[in-house]
Amino acid sequence: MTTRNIRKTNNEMKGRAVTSQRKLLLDILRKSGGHISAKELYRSASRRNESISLATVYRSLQLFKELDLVEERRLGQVFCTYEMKESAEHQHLVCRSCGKVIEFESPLIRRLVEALKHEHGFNLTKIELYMEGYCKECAKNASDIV
Amino acid sequence: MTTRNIRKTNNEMKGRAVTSQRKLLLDILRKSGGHISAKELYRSASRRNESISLATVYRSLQLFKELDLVEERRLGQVFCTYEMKESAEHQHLVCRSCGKVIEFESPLIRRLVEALKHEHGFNLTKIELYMEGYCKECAKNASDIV
DNA sequence: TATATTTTGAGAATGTTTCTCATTCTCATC
DNA sequence: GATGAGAATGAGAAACATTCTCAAAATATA
Repeated sequence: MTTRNIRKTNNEMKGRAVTSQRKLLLDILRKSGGHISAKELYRSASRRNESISLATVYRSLQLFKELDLVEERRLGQVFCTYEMKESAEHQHLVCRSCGKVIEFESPLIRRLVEALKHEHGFNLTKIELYMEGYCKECAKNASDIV
Repeated sequence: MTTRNIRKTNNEMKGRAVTSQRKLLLDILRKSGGHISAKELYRSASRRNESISLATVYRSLQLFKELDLVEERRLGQVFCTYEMKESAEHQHLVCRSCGKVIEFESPLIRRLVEALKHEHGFNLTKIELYMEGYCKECAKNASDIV
C-alpha cells in the first residue's frame, strides 16, 4: 500500500462530481448567509451563468442536503428556504406583517429535545421551531390604527 | 328596543353563510380528529356530496382559519394538514421512516414563548415545533440491518 | 486518451393551491 | 312563502413550487 492509494478526494462533495454549477450554487449559498429560496438561488446563479437550469438548482439542493452541506427550512411559506449548515443551530420568528425573519436560540430547545428522546425513544434528526406573529415595529404601527 | 333585535346569530360562523358544504366539511374535520389534508378532506366530502369542488374545500379551510375554527399545519410535507382548534395545544414528532405522527406537549414551550416575548417584543400568533427523526420501532428495525 | 458514469438543460409533467366567472344558494326583509 | 342583494359554489383554468425525462455534454476513472 503506497501513498498513491490515499486519494485526496474533494472532502465536501464526497466523490460526487464537482461541476461548475455546483461550485457556483455553493458559493452563492455561502455568501447569501441563510434563508435563500430555490428561486432566489436560481435567479442569483443565472446572473453568473446564463444557461443554468432551475432543475439543476433543485437537484443540487437535494444533493447538498444529502451531503449535509445545507439545511432546508419551511418558514411558513409555500416554498422552502435553504442555508449553509455551518451556521449555528437556531430557530426562527417570522413577522406576519413585514415578513422579517428573526433568528434566535435558546437552551430550552436543547432541554426539550432531551426530554422527548427520553419519553418517546425518538431518534431526532431535525428540529424546527417556527413562530409567527408581529414584530415590535409592526405591532406598534397596528396599535396606532386600532 | 325589543327582543326582536337580539338576533341569535350562528355563533360558529359569525355571520358568514351556513352552507351545506361548510357544514359537511366541519363535520368531517371534527370526526377526523386532526391531521387531515385538503385532498383527504375533499375525497371524504365527495363521498357524501358528489359535486363538491376542491376549490370549495380550500376556500372553506381558509374561512375556518379566519374564524379560528381550524388550525393549519405544515408537517414537513409539501402540503398542509388541518385540525379542529378545540384540541389542546400540542406539537408534533414525525417519523421519517414510517410517517407516524406523535403528538406531545411540554411546559418548556410555554416558557420559551414567554422568554421570546420579553426579549424581542414579539407578539406571537402561531407556534409550531416540528421535529423529525426515527421512532422507536423504526430505529430498532434499522439497527437490525446496520 | 478512451470509456463508463454523472450531470446538465430544456421543457414537460406533477402536485398543491388560488383564481375566475357564470350559476346557485343564503339570509334578512317584506 | 316570495324577493332581492350579496355571498358561495362548481368547474376548469391558472399559478406556483417541485420533480421527471432524455438526449447531449461534462466529469471521473482506468
